[in-house]
Amino acid sequence: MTADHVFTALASPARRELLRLLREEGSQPAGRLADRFDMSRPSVSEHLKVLRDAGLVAETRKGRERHYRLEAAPLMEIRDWLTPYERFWRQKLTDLTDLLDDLEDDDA
Amino acid sequence: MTADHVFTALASPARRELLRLLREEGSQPAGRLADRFDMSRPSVSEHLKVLRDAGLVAETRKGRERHYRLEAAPLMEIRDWLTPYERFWRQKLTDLTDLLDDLEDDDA
DNA sequence: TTGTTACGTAGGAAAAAACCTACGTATAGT
DNA sequence: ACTATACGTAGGTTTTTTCCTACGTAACAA
Repeated sequence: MTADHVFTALASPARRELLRLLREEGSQPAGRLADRFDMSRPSVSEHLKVLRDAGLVAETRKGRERHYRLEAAPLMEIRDWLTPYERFWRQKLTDLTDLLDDLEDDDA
Repeated sequence: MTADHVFTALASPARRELLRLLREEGSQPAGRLADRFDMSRPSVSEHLKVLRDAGLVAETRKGRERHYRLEAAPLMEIRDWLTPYERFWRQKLTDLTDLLDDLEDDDA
């Protein structure tokens, strides 16, 4: 739910893979997701819990199945967090452009 | 250096705080950064190592000091990683807009 | 109702992360 | 040359994370 939870959730490759599967293949029951991993089903279930706590997935019960769907909204926080850093990598490009311009001026 | 390293580095609040300090206050020697933390200096040094391995900071030796500076470039990978998810939170907004449009049509 | 399927949770082992206090090394100042 | 400062690294402890197997529960199927 907090940005901290989201960063923590994204730190695991398995959890990022879960998000990718839900994004590319749509909502799925927990078991079908678990089949894709070289890992026990309960372990995948725990990863889903971490994602749930971060608000990145939500479940809908359909009979005995639990369908998980992607909830991308919390990722906006990550995006917002990145924003003030954009200036810095852009600056690098600007510096490079300026350098090239200077070289061009020398030629002229 | 890999995206995995970057995600891992960002998972720690202490390391995100280090990045923030470098961003807002500019390059600083390791000791001055460490002073800002309620943590031993060597522990901060280890966090800096994780950031270094992720390519998020770089050091320049100045006498006996080591000045750390922010290297924002690897954050672009995070940004790129987020891109395919944008569609999903935008969809939510679109759904809401459509719903409102429908209500409007009913009125008309 | 009895068995089967789809799950989450408990409890615990193993691995990784986070922290500490020494300690070593290089530079700067006297 | 001697002392102080600014760091990183070693080695070890504690905490957290990650994974497992075993078990409990609810829903469906016969």
